[in-house]
Amino acid sequence: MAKSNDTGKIDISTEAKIKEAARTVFYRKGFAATRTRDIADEAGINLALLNYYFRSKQKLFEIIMIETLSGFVQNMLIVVNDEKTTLEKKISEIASRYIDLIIKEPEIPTFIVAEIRSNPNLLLEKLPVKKAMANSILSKQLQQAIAEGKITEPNPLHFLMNLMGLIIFPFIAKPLLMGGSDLNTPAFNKVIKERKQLIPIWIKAMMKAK
Amino acid sequence: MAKSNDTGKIDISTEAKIKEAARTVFYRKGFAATRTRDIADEAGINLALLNYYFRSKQKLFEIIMIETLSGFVQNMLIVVNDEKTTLEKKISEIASRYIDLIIKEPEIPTFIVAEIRSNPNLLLEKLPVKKAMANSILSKQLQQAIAEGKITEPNPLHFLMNLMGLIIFPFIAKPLLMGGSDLNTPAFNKVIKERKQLIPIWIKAMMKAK
DNA sequence: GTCTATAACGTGATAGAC
DNA sequence: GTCTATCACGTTATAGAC
Repeated sequence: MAKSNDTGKIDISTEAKIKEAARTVFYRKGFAATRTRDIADEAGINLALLNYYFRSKQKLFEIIMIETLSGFVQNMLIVVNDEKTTLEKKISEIASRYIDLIIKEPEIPTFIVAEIRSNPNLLLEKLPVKKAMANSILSKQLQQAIAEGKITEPNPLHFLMNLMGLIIFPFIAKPLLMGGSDLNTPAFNKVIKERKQLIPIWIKAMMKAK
Repeated sequence: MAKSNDTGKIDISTEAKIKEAARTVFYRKGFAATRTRDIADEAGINLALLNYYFRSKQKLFEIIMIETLSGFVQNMLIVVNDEKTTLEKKISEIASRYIDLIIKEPEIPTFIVAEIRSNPNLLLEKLPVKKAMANSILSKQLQQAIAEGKITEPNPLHFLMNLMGLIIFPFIAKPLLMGGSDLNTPAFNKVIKERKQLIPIWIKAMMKAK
């Protein structure tokens, strides 16, 4: 439990400290390359406490993984199922929210991609992205736009690949595109922020292209 | 050295067998999660031979990594610096070649992305993608198109992110988008192959959008 | 709850026979 | 060149004192 102490700062429980440290290290290095000692050092606690609170490295990892994935997907589902907004508004909302989210934690996309490779079947059945998309309000709005002839490409899977790719790919490919390892350089972030406005324009143009 | 034997099949040297096995296992699991015993088993040889031929797991990995990266980048540079082709032709060539290449070895994009995270500074100085692009024929053609007012978005970095993202992202995100772990399902490949035609159309539309 | 010490195991690498 | 046996070490996890 977090509670304030007499310095006025927030007093974070040992359990929470370990979890936060685990998140940091797992995000940066992945499951296989992180050592439980790295997490203990990062948390400023003793190695034995990790097992006391979380039983094993694997259990701790799964907690981080589930929280990360569900946070990442839920973020989208909220926007995608809003009954009050137009298709165009949803697209710019998704672009804007994800870009802000990933700028804050730029390691998340590569973490998810890299770790799902090792764990493929375990968690994905619980996160039916495709099915959730197929039943969404956004999907209905897409179908309607197709029926009205406003869109030329009828496969929603292409739409999803394009939108997510335009948003997420630059972060994943940054080391290749820009060189260097720092995922949060100002020059890069400036270009990325431009994309909040550009992606909706691009997607609109793509959907009408033929 | 590969030489034919009396069965008519190709006789592959032990060294080559180990390298191929290493490629397979490293692509699937990454450096940190692969065990040298996995590679030896995959190659059908003894563990000691791995060290006899390649000295260490690290050395073997670096060979695979360098071959993979340079193959991946060179493939693009050939197209991008062809003086005889138009800008439009280059875009469809890149899309077509990369999609074919990745369908053959669908683990490569995630492998590269995941491993560069661990090795960020080591190899990237030798692979200046951004600089190579900046000096390319394609880049000159882009500048000319901008000067002639045929393109609205003047930042070539967006162009590169968009083109590579539309091509590569679906492979990286497949487990999330489609569920399951097999990267080479027919239904997925069918959708992907459509993109060989669609991406050039989309890119063209995006570049003119405003 | 938190620590030190240590057990139990897996892994990379090598020695040495053939 | 190829194998078996083994070493040396790092890592996860636990026992037990406080």
